[in-house]
Amino acid sequence: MSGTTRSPTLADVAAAAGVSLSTASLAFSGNKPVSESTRARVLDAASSLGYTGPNPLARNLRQGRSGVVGIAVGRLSTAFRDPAALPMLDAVSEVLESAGVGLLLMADGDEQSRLPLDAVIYDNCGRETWAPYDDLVARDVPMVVVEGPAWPGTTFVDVDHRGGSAALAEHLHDLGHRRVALLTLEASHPQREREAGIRDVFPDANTIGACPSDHEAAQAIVAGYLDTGPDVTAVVCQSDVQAAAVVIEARRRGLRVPEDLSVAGFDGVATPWLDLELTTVVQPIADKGRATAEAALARVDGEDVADVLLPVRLRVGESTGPARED
Amino acid sequence: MSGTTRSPTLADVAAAAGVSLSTASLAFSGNKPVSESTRARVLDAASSLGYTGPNPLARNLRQGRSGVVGIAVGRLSTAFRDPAALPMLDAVSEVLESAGVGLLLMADGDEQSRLPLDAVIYDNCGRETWAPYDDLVARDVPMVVVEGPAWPGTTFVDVDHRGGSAALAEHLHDLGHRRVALLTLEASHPQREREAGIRDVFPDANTIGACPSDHEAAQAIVAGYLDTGPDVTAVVCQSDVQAAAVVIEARRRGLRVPEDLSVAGFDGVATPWLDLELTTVVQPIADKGRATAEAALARVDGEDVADVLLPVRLRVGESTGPARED
DNA sequence: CGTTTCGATCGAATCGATTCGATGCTAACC
DNA sequence: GGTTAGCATCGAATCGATTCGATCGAAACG
Repeated sequence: MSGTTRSPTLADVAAAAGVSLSTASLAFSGNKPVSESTRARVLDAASSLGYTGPNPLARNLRQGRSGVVGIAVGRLSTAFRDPAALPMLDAVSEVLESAGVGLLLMADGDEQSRLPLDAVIYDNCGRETWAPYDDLVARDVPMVVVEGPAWPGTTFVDVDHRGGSAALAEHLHDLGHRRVALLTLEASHPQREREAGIRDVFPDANTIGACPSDHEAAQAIVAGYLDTGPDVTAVVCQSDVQAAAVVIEARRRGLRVPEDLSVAGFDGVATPWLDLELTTVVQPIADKGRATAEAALARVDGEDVADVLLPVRLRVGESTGPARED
Repeated sequence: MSGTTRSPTLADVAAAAGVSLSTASLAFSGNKPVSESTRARVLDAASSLGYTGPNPLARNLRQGRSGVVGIAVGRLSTAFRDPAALPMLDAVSEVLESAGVGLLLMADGDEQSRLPLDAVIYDNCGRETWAPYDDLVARDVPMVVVEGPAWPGTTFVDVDHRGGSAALAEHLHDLGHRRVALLTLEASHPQREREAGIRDVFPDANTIGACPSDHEAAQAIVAGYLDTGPDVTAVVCQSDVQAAAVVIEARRRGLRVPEDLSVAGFDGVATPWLDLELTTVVQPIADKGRATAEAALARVDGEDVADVLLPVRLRVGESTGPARED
């Protein structure tokens, strides 16, 4: 009638193996040498007691780390709807994993302040403020911010939005385009930089409007715009998902792409449901993810980490062509 | 020249406030009543010392919980490419969050055995085995498995794959279809159940082949199939993403949907890049996520949890119609 | 007025490891 | 042969809280 037997601890294992607690610990962690015979005796004792290894909670307390890094991405379902988000997450996860560190999703609006995080990645482009920021700073939790805002005390990983957008704009200009319209994202660091790049070349481009990188939203806003019969030869979008939506909506109205309308995107992700390759600015998404995760790990180790700026590359596809002549 | 000052602990706060450690703890946790004046004194002392609240690592050890639940979804970038995965994740996250519990992504191939997880959700339909399973069982970590396999000791959350598929098949049969082909997923519990449902009505349906729920993969395999000029009037897919790819590929070959070919999906997610509404089996994805998270939380609290089977619903859209007459 | 009850507070045990410094022992060196 | 190294092991301190049971005073009760 004994109740549930308490699960064995390292002390039990040490006793069973006839060694001290510290030796048993070393046998598992390998932090200092232990003779082969002793290690074997400890491991045998462990398996016969059903001991499954040192309790991570205890180790965490002792070492002052949780082995978990948080990542904030805004509302999950919308953040991951954009295919550009996934390779990023994949790369972050892979780097952390190989360091034995877990990745915790921080949903928007969740303070999570009761969870022990060794560092936090903020990858929610499209928002300017974040409630937990002050708290994290107060608790000295290292933060890595991807694509802004460049909050004080954080490490900043960014891509060359402005340069890429300027290169794209020059490409359009070379094709003879003079009247272009912009479909933008919500106000944010990347959006501002990219728009500045476009306006380096087309200072008075029209703005169609702003929407998230989401097919339905982009299609709706572009439909309204095309209804007005605008006098432009090209539409520059801020994501490939937006651009694909624009292509589809333009075609529904009998506009040929690129003969009647050139369309450009940003990101460089696959849009397999479209039968043409978009002209776009290709981000090194996986590099961005790796750099982010490595920065987070380095800051957990107390290292100073420099900000990162990654290059982008113009990819000329089939969605842009010579400006139509009126 | 004193080094970095150690950050204050609850003991420091208690001393500064002139109360005992236990009283200070109660002032923060509220687990037992503390007089208003004492609480105020403790909080004042805390803020003047820059104390940011009880160390979560210490609390975790004491309480034997980490406040984190893991979720395994296979390779991240592929798992989340299917839009059906996101509302699930969203619902799980929301329920956990409101319980103050974090959600940790377990990438495939990562053992994570050094991380303290209070429970694990396995949502990786399409795999039959999982390396960490034995270890988790040995460590008594509660597991909730979504859509199989129904491993011993786990709580099983499923949807009525077979019933939904059978209803879909009957719909096609009523429309006069007799020769149908199946585009399947990799061998897995949902796949087997759904196929059984179809074969309840069409015992000798052709199988086109198996592929993940991914546009490119589905399009490639269907292209090969259509090249053989198959004599079928309907294609039944196992996801809406697959079905959308089939519609697009069929149209590329001049086949009208549904006049020349009926196409059906599964899941009931939006496919905004398609200008027709798919006939599909609608899963209650958010309910599934909520039930999963609630089951996980209940098992963390040591409760017994019954398996869950959620109903599905046939949604007749525009992608199925009367069988063409030959 | 004596007794019971209840709320607030405190001291001490506890969660389960890691790790510092000390000790004993054997091997290597001059 | 005496000293120095170096490896394996051990004891004790430590990480930072939560919580059980005891204590103390004041209010409520008969």
